[in-house]
Amino acid sequence: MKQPDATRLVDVAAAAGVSLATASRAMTGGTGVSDELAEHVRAIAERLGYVPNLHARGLAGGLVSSIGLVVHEIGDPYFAEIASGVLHRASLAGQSVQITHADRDPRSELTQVNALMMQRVGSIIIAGSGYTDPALEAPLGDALAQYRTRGGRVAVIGRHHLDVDAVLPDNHAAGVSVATHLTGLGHRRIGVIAGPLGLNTVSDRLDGLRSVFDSTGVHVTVVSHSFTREGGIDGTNALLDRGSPVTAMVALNDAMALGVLRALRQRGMRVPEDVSVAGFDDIAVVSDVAPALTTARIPMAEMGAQAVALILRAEADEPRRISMGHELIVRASTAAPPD
Amino acid sequence: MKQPDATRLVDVAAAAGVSLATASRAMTGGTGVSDELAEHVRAIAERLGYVPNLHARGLAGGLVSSIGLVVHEIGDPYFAEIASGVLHRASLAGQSVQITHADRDPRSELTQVNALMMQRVGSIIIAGSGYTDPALEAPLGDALAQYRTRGGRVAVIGRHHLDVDAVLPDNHAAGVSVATHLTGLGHRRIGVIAGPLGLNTVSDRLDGLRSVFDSTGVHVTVVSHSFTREGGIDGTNALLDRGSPVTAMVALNDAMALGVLRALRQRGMRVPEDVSVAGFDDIAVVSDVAPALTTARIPMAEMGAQAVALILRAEADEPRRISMGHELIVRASTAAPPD
DNA sequence: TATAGTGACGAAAGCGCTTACGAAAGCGCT
DNA sequence: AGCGCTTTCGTAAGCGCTTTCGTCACTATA
Repeated sequence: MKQPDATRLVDVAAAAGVSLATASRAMTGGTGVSDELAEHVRAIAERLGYVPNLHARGLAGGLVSSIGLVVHEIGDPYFAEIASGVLHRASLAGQSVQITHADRDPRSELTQVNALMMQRVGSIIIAGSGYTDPALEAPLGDALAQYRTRGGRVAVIGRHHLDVDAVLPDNHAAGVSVATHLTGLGHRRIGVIAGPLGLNTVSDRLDGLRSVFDSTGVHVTVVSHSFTREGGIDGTNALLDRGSPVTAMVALNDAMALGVLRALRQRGMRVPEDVSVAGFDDIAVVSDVAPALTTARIPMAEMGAQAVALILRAEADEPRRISMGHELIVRASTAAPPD
Repeated sequence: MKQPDATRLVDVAAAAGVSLATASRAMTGGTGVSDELAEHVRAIAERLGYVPNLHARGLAGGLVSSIGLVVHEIGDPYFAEIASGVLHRASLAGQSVQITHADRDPRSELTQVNALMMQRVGSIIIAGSGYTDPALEAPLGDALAQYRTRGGRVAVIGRHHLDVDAVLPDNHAAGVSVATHLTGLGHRRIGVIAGPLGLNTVSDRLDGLRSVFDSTGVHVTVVSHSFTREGGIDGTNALLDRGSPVTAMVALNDAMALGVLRALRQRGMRVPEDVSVAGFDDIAVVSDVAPALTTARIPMAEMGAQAVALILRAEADEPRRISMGHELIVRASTAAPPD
């Protein structure tokens, strides 16, 4: 674990005939150096192949300018796209990104945040739905508040109850769009395959759906399973085994919708002839499945980029929140109900 | 950028009534402390909510125990799954992972590796195909060699020409499997949609295919496009516009295969009735598309996990290479040729 | 000409930790 | 009791950088 060679800043300083302090100021673009001298030092550094030691910088300077990103599960396309957006935007700004994942375990988020804090990253972005119950958000909120007092920047994607910068998809409106589409087609008996009920994302989308269904006299049945393809399969089977006759099913995310399609196919039911299916998110693949999925598109990558933008903005004044729009993408999986 | 409070190791030492050195040894699990004293110190640290400062550790100790992962593009399911494998295995070992991406630009890999080295990460994993031409691998090889002399650990996924730990999918064998499957079905005119020809992954898979095709008297046409869904679409159109009549098409990865299916559909050609389609990788979604894709499964997540295992192994002796198997998954997209 | 004010720079004090190195204490042995 | 050995712990020297603080021209004001 040794680094035999490695030119240090003092080497650069010596070679440039200036003091260590001046070299440091020149490299960090600080004030107190004449422009020409700074330029000279930088040239020398370049020639010597000087690479700053981030640890030393972090130790001396406090937090270091890099971004820690906590995602639920990078294997999930939804989060992978968010991460992609973060990475792109961050690399534009020359910030490195450290990704950790909570493995779909909300409690693990706190652990990850602590780990990030211990690494003294300058910013933390948390991507993932929060709890509906504010009380459950409290521990994370406390940790983040403490972190902010130390100068850390924080942004969350998709959770409201934290008093920090946030970028929020309009899940309620997306729910309304999907529901309106379905009722407009004539569906009156609809099954909803939901994710874990305690999550914001789930309850917001569900509320959006319900606000339309209730006022249209739709008979809706809700089952809750894990927010995955398997959850979609299980949910579909549970719903149908219960004997609830539905003409349409909406899964609260596309991963589940994929499961729904699969389960329906296995049961010999045709989509959309026998039953329509709709989802949320518009992850990359749903346009290629058969039938192509109708879904409410959420701009995942853009949300990631916006989170970085929030963090990078000069002043850490009042927490700001950005609301993202959605777009209903109608494809082949939805049609008028049979008979 | 200040951290007002933050309990330091000396605080822990004081509270435990030991010296700073002893406290350090107790926390890092080093030798030279009695087990009971170490346990005592750790208890105090826990109670005080002590969080080690990674920068200080890195500065004092040289490299820090975390993993830097360079991927071509996390948006790509292939790399996302590899990353997922790395993350899982690393979190088991308590190592944090820093992900950077090369944005599909091989030259950018070197940049990323340099950035990682500047952060003094203890290990670097590079996921992505290398160049067929060893000369093009040289710069990266040099940087990595230097890094290793400083005590850094390196593993690459899917590239042979570097003298470091490597986990390699058996692309050649996978090519043979796919080709054998197709010729066994009776296909004699086959189109291949390849990715960039200079890449290992591409040439290995292509060689595997060719070794079978050549000995079976198959008439094969190869076109090369980008390794993406769009590349698959363009490749298919190019191939078909050229007027080469084929009864089967194999895309050198699933992303391209998805594009092939799409392009074929747009041209009104049925799969597999008019033309069979096969891919490589078995990314999560290809079992849900229509028709479900026949593909040579590569264990992406497992490869990521293995790379971490290589890096974590105690002794950094001779570079080791692990070869991963593949599995031909026959689904609905391949069938006997028409007439 | 004397005095305060300004900007550019250098000297040196840490940031929190790991790790030689040395001191002290316990052990078995002669 | 005295010897050398091992084990346990403390002292202190940095790791490479940022940043206060002070110094030293030099310019502006009276």
